[in-house]
Amino acid sequence: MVDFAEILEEGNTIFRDKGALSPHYVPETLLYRDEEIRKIMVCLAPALKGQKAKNLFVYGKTGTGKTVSTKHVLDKLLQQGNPHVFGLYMNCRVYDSRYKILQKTITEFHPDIAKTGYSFAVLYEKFLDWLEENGKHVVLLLDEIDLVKDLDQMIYTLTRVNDDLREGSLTLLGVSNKVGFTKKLDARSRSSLCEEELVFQSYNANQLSGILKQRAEKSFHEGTIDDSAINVAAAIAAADNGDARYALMLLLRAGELAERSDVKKITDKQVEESRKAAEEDKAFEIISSLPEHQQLVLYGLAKLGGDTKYKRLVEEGGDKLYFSGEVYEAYVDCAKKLGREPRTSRWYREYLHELDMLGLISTVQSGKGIRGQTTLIRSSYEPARVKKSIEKTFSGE
DNA sequence: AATCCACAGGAAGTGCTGGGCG
DNA sequence: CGCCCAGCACTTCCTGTGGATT
Repeated sequence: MVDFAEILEEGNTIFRDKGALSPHYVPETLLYRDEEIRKIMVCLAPALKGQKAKNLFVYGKTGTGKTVSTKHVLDKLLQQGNPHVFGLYMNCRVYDSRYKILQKTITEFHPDIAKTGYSFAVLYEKFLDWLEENGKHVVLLLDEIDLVKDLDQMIYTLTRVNDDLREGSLTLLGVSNKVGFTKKLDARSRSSLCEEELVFQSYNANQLSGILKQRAEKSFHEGTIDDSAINVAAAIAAADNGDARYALMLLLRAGELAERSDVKKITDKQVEESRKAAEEDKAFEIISSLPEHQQLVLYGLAKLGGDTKYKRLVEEGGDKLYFSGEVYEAYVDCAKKLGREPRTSRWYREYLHELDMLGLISTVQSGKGIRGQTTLIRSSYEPARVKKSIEKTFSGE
């Protein structure tokens, strides 16, 4: 007997379940966040005793487990099966105003009064009535709370709910990765929202590798990934902000790379390659958002790479270093061909600086062996691909 | 030693835009 | 509503630099 599982397995030698590498995946045990989870639980626990839970504001950089941990605690709270306790997760990217938040909340718990068209005040009253009946305790988990447009008002009205109630309560659990954003809040809103605060520190390399191992067990078939590959991914991500999401993405891409090139095992090599690919993606994104003339400078440089009529260049370890003047000429050429007025060389030098700062090119001052004082320029990324990506942005308009 | 080269990069000027203010 | 001014994006002009060439 054949079943779908087998069909799906065919040609799928690496992955068992890609989903476990997704940033949205919630593992059953959360590693290294016991303290934080405990603190969140302490804040929410009063709801189970029929009291108002504490408002809590959670912040930390991306990929530190804020969302996953808060969601986890909220789920656990609801699992207690207390009929008076309610909870709801919302991403404020979607629900970005106090009206949308309130409406979503009511739709969730009390669909029959949730018709659109009610004014905020009416909704508010209905919500109060519903809360008060049997003394319900509601926890709203507001992810990316900094994206709410009328945040001050939202916090003000939703915390005031508790003053208008004889029974029941509403608690806000805000999550954000913008560490300083509460400074912009009204002092009153801030103290309401930040009744309790919790900071999620970045993961270190060891913790990241622990998390990766946990996920790798789920997502890869046995023996398809090297321990050292995991450690490399963890080290790369740790050096770059300690973002667990980034680390997971590296593993995912490494797996896909291995699959595509028909390798049976993911090693350091694939991880390293996927880091490179991720870096390039980022670079090309930067390139496409660059001002026109900076793109043209890059384009000129890239074109020299495929051109054989250049007069002067230096080779070093397989890389070609071009004279500044030469690149300028190429830039002027390209600009003219595309019907753009080329800038003067003075301004071109400023462009070079910026491109250097962005890491898209690298420059060295000429020294011995070269007459005169000039800058030698090297493209940081493969000229052919730079060329392609710029052509794309130019044909796009 | 004097001169040339191939630029680097500072200073000052220009033309446009957009915001604030009476 | 007109006016002024700041700021930006650039140009023009100019002096400086370090090695090669003569």
